[in-house]
Amino acid sequence: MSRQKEVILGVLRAQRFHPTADEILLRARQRMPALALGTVYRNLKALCDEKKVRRIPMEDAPDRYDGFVEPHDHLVCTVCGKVYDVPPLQSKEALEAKLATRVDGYELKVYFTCPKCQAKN
Amino acid sequence: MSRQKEVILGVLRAQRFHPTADEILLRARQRMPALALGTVYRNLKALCDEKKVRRIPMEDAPDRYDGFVEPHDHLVCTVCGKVYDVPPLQSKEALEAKLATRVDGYELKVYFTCPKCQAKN
DNA sequence: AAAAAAGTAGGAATGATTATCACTTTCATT
DNA sequence: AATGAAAGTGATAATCATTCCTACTTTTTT
Repeated sequence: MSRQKEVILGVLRAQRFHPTADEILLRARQRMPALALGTVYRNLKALCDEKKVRRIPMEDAPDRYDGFVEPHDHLVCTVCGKVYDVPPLQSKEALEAKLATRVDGYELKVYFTCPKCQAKN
Repeated sequence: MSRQKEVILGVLRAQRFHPTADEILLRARQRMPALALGTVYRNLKALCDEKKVRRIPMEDAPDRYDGFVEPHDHLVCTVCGKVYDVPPLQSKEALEAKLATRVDGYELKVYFTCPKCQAKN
């Protein structure tokens, strides 16, 4: 594992958040100023392949990345875009039973308006 | 509703499938050769706002559009990308109960390998 | 029919992501 | 320690779905 990859993984594991590739670059550059955005993307993809990081594909915004890979789903604020973790809301087994097929996985995003954004109205 | 918009909606309602904007353009041009891709996107967005069409955001491919808007979820083949309809696997109410919050909606995609792609191995 | 509003075609622009490539770094082997 | 292969990097260019822009056309209103 290269130093760059370590730093990127370090950023993602430093706290429970869901940054974009750009935000990861910003933070990583505090420890490694020459780091390039392409390297961030390349290593994020590798880390996802190794199951050390999880990508959260966003519908109308840059994708987010998650350094915590135990099973959980995401609650997304439709106003500010912030992503919250929630316990798994589905199981592969339940889906396989309902659908009567083998299932490879699922992506569930629940949309809501977060308390902060609700308060602003 | 402009003639273009009608044609685009007609394409989506002609059969149960999940075409991309490009595929919609191709089909719509059989009836309206001068139709422009920008017009397709513009009207798809409008139709989605009017809840006459549903967008299916794809993670690593162009988005799909669905002319059938009664509640249902999607089963996506990880190999060929084909999208199948399935009955709703979640309900807003169940999610609200589990999460103890108001919920605006959800996006659930279940990934599998479709029979055709399985057969190819 | 004129004026205003809405919609369109076509092409340029945008922006996230990926590819490319010359240049390091790593590291096992002599 | 030198070497050579393999892997990784930084910088930049390319890609490609989608959106934006503008002059033009169609529709609606008065």
